Amino acid sequence: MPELPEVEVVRRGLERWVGGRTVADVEVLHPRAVRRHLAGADDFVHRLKGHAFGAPMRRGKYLWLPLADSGSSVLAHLGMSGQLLVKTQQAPEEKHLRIRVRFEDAAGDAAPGTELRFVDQRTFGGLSLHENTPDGLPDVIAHIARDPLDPLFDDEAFHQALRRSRTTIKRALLNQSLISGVGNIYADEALWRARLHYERPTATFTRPRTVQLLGHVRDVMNAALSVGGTSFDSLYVNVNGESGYFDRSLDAYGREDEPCRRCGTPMRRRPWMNRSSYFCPRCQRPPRAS
DNA sequence: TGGTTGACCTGATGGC
DNA sequence: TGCCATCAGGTCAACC
Repeated sequence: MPELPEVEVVRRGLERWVGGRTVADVEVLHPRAVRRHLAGADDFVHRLKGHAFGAPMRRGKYLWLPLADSGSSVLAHLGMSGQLLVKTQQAPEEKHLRIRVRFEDAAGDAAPGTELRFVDQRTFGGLSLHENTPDGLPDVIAHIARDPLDPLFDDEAFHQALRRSRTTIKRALLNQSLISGVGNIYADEALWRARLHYERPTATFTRPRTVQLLGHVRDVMNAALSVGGTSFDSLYVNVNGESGYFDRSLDAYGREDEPCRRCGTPMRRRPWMNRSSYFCPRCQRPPRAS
């Protein structure tokens, strides 16, 4: 599932193949793939035509392409199964192709004759168009916190937010207004590395504990990024349709009944918030009931 | 106001 | 072989 490392891999691909190119035409094949656009898909198409894409940007799991000379951006969220692919115009259509963007070819294009495709099996993701804030951020994601790989992420502010909250640590890690980019997979991986149970109350966190956890979050994300992200199936791929390899390095997620790589105890899976949490019952002791 | 829950969505899988 | 239930999970509106 696309979390921060996977989205960053896609952003880098877009930077290489799409940045600087001018939109010739847009085809919306599934109206739901255009999000939050009250004027409809036709208006979305009209507003993109003739504009050049600037350098792609990312915050957490969101990425956006600024539209030159417009003060607005095309915002993309991949949801659970979204893909942004750069394909030749002759390439066969994907079964779940939702939006196609064609470009005006120009001298210097890295990949003339190619187009950008948004493919999404479950249609949890989509593209949308928004005005930029003075910081250059699409206005609808102004509430999204910086992600832990952002040099301006404030560790101390995050620690204070944990101390103030009456919640548990995995909920906090998935709260995109506290820290962005972390999803179910990397939350479980970071908590396993930090030997923390997912139900531990955030109000009990000491500053060293928070710093240690953030270090593990960053380590696991950087490790995933270095091998192209995590792919369990064909649902996550980079812009060239290639899978990442980090699933082979996962220590917690998806390892129910397999031995913990630290102590050998069988890993457990517990239903949690309509999803699953994977943990080692020995290394990650549940908090004492208060 | 902050925390929690369920709907959205479709393909894969397993049980009968 | 076909039908049905279940599962996967990020976001956000609605609810408490």
